[in-house]
This record gives sequence, C-alpha cells and structure tokens, in this order.
Amino acid sequence: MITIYDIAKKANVSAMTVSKVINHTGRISSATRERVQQVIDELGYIPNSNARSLVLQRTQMLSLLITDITNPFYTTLARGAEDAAHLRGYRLLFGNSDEDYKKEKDYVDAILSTRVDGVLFAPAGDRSLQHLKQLQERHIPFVFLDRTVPGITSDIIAGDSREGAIALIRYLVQLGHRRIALVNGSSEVSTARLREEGYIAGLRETGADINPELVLRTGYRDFSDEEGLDRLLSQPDQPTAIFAANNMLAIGVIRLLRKRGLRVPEDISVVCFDDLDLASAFDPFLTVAAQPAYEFGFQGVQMLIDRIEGKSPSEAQTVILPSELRIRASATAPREQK
Amino acid sequence: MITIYDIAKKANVSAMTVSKVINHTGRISSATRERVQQVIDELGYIPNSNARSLVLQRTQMLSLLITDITNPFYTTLARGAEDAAHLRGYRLLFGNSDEDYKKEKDYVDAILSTRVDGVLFAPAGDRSLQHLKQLQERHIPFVFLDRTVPGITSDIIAGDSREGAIALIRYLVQLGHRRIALVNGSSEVSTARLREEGYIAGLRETGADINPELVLRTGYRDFSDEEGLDRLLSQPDQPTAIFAANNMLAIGVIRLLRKRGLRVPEDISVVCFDDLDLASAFDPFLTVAAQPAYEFGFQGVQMLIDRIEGKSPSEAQTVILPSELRIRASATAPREQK
DNA sequence: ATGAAAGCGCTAACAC
DNA sequence: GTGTTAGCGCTTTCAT
Repeated sequence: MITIYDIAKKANVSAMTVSKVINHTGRISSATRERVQQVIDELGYIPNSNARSLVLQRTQMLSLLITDITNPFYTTLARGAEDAAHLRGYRLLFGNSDEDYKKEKDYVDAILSTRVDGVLFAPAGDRSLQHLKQLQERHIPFVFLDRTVPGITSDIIAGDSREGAIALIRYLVQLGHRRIALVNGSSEVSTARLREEGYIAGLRETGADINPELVLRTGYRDFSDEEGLDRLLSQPDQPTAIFAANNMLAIGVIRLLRKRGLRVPEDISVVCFDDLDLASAFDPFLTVAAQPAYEFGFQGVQMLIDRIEGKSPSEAQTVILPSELRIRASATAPREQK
Repeated sequence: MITIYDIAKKANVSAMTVSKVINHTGRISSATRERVQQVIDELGYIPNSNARSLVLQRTQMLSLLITDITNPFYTTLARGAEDAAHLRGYRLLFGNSDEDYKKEKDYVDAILSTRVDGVLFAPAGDRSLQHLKQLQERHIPFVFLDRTVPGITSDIIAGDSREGAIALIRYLVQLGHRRIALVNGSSEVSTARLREEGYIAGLRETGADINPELVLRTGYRDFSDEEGLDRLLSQPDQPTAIFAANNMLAIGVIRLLRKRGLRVPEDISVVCFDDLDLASAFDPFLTVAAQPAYEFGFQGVQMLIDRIEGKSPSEAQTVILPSELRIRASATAPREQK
C-alpha cells in the first residue's frame, strides 16, 4: 500500500505538503505542487479515505435505506439519489429493509458504525421510531423519504399521498363508480394512513359509499391476502372499483382478480398510487397517481447534503412533490352504466 | 462521540480488554466480560469502523458496480447481492456507470480510495480494461458480472449468452421464421458478442437466412436508433422476427414498431434476452430467455467473499448459469404461414 | 487474564 | 511556503 509518506519522500517534501497538494488547501508554490503531483501520478497514489475520515470525522458517504428494492418507485428514486450524490462528491451506501424492523435495525447499526454523514430513510413503519432516535442521538442528519414517523422531526421529501388519493377517487366517481374498495398498506406506515384519509375524504366529497368493510389493510409488498380480497369482493354490494395504495399491491390485486376470472377493467376497475415505469412504458395499462420518484431521490440527497454542510435553515424542511394522474386503461365506467 | 476509552474508563479496564470483549477474541474472565458489556450497552457504544478498517486493512465493504440500475435484471441482481452480503456481514457500496467509461472511472477511483474488500463488476465494455487493471494492481479482488473483458482473468459469474441466443433462434425458426433480425448491444460488450455468435450459430444450424444487413448494433440502454430499425425493416426481404439482445432493447424496439403501426406479434415477432420481472408478472407478453438475475448477485457475492477470505482455489473460478426460455405471446408463426 | 506502547494513514494547528 | 507535532479510534505485539 502506498502512502502519503512515500510521495513525500520521493518528492522530497513533508507529508503535509503532499496533503495540501491533494486537497488544494493552504499555500504551495507551483513548482513544488507540480513536482508532488508528478510523483502522485507516477506512483498512482490514491488517498486512503478511511484514514481521512478518521481525522476529518466525515466520510463523504450517505446511506440510502429503502424498503423494497424490487419496487420501481424505489429503483427510480435510487437512481435520482445516486445521480445527485455523485454530482456532489458523495457515495451511497445501500440498504434494503424489506419493511422488516429487524433488518432495518441491522442497517442502522451499520450506518452508525460506518459514520456515514447522513441518511435517506424510508422507514419500515412507525416502530422505526427507536432507530431514528438512535440517529438523532448521534447527530446523524436524515431525510424522510415519503414516509414519516410520528414523534420524530426531520427534513422530509414526500409525495402528496392524501391529494393523490383524492384525485384517484374523484376520477373513479366521475366514471360512475360509487362502491370503491381500498387495498391499503399497513396502518403502521404514514403514507398508508394518508392515502386512506384521502380515500375517505374523496368518497365523502363526492358522496360515494363509505363502508369500512370495503377497506383491506395488508403490507405494501408481496400482496397475497386472498381471503382479504375475497371478503372485499363478497360484500353484499360488490365494489366496482379497487384503489390499490401502491403499484405492487395493484399488481397483486390484478393477478388475483384474474385468477378469479374477473377481467380488468371490464368486470372491475383498478387504480393505484405510483407508476410502473418499465411495465407502463411497454404497455400503458394501469391508471395511476404517479409520483416523481427520481425527484424524491435527487432532491432528497440535495436536502440531506445541504443539511450536512450547514446550508439548510435550522428548522426542519418539508418538500411535498405533487403526484400526477395518468389515465390509462385499467379503469372505465362500471358495468351497470355501460 | 463515544470511544472505546470511555468504555474502558467506566468499566475500569484497559481499552484492550474492551476490544477483546467486542471482538470475542483473546481470553477474558466472564466477570469482566459482563461488566464491560454492561457499560457498552448502557452507553450505547458502537465501534468506529473507520478506525477499525484503518488498522485491520479491511473494510467489510463490497462495491457493486453495474451499468443500468433502471434495468430489472440489475435490480434483481442487486437484491441478490444485497441479501448475500448482509448474510455474511458485508455492506454494499453502490455504483451505476450508465455504460459510461468516465463515470465508471470515477467509481473505480472511489472504490480504490474507500479500500473496499472486493468488487462485483459489470464492466461498461472492453475499454474498462484499464479500470480492471487498476484493481488488480492494488490486489482488490473482483468478480465479473455476466460481462467479461478480454485481457483480464478473474472470477466470473455469467449467463450462457451464446446458448440462450441459440435457444431463442431455434424457437423462432421452429415457429416458421427464416428472416430474423438482431438488435444488439455494442460490440464492445462481451455478452453482445456472444449473443451475436449464438444468433449466427442458431441461424446456421437451422438453415435460416444469414444476412449481415439484418444485424443492428447499438447500445444496451435507451434504444432510440430509429434509422437503424428502419433500415432493418426496409430490407428487400423484411424480417418476420426480431431478436433483441436484452429486455431494454426489446421494449424500445416494440415501442418503435408500434409507432410505425406494426403490431407485435401479428405483424412481426419479438423475443429477447432477460425477463422483465414486474412487467411480466403483470402481463405475460414478452417471450424471453430469462436469466436467474437474483442468483447472479447472490452467488457473485458468495464467490467474491470466498475469494476475499481465502476460501477459493487460487485459479479464477467461472460459474455459468443457464437461461430459461419463457414462451409467451410476443412471438408467433410468421404471417405468411398463418 | 490483563495492560502499555506503538502504529494504521491522514490532517489541524501551529511553528518557522 | 513548508515542516513538526500530535492525535483521530482502534488493534497488534509483547510484557506482566
């Protein structure tokens, strides 16, 4: 391993001088600068960032902790985060919690141990509270990604879950639906609560049916609650449309509907939050409230780095990004009206 | 920041003793062990891995360098890598080169500076050679992900691009196609060369038309070579099927075909390498040679860690994972025969 | 079974 | 402009 001393020796200067050349700090005569640089290039010296971090107490690393790397929303978000981090000279350490508190805890420990400079955090749910508190105790800044956790104040970059849900409901009602079911994520997740709020608000506003039996709460990933779905479908007044609280739920719902011989949208309409990116590019089928996932990541990293570098106001910032209704084929007027 | 000395002081032992307790090394009386552990828990002490890395010359970090995080193949691969790394106590540092040598170089520099213990590397192309050489000079082990680079020997986990391509061609010919176009990635990428080899071999074996004019070479991502596609389609003997060398190309091709009023598969069949995961789950449309992406990541990390920990034989290992033909709707018999 | 000393590779603070 | 000293938080080596 070649160190700063090797350079210093060969260039006949002190380690400090080399350090200054590398970091463009302090005053150096251009003669020595060039001589040192030459040796650096010649030996292909690359500074050890561990040593650097140790003294600087900064790692130039950010952690991105998400809940489902399989979900295009997070993939695209990661892409945005990656781009922004790269642009500003930070690297991304990557974690996938699977909405599992245990895995999340492991990652938080790793984060603490690595001394990353900040975290982009999509918490598994409200019980992530203790993990967040750990970060706060160590003064590690973090930005909430879409989901927040009651009891913790921090910077937030989020979509407008409530408004997005209302828009979706309005659209369905406008098509003629009055019995709209909700297949939601866990109530432990803030966005699930907000989407449910929006769902109710939308129903109320439009005068559509409000019926607690039409709400199914499950997890945001790996939808497989067949009994739950059957319960929804077997209500005396069967719903004519389903609002899935995210894209993965929508896929699960549609698959199970098809398995039951129900066609979408002929027999039942389906809409959801979050787009499917690739799948939609390929076959524009699902009607969705699309969120600007890339911007979540990109702007989230900007916020985080601004905070780290002391460029943010001291109060926590909140940025809300609107979603966009993308009307496609999976929702039409209900059959009775056709 | 709370250090090992804080623990030592409070538990009335030396720093060494604390270190031993943390790392379960050396001999410690269970009395002191417990006392020390208690203080650690009480203060919530978490070791600084930078300091640790500095002395140990190990970071317990792996770098995953891929070319397109938007592509479900890599997403799923990342998922597998992540799982394996987590299981074996390593963390993943994440890089996305966009098939861009400049970005790739930046990441390699970062890798070198971070002193990661090893790299999972999907090279942008043959000109990644110098980057790989840098890694070799510093004795940083790496595993090739699917793509290899001539002139470099290292562990490899790859799909069988040649055989997969042959299988796809056989299938098309069996359906009755004789004029099959290839939309390929750049010739600078090993898998593109192998898929083209397989394409030719398949055509030769089946006696189908071999015509250099039916081959279009472009990039693996963001397909937008409209003129190239038009050239293919305007051949005197228009192809009845297109083999896209990966999923992203297939999506691009299909979009452009539709834009030209050509229906898939009615007017022209399309098959490709790599599945679309979500899109396919949702709407099983594309006929593909699917690769076990998750296994690429999972086994790749295993190989890498085995190598790092000296558990691999000294010669470079190669693991070839077969692909699987998934017959769906995007390819049917050509129109003439219907 | 426990501890003292030295050093991993770097930079901040201060001389000169 | 340049060099010296000290120390970031940890572990290795070798005493005791």
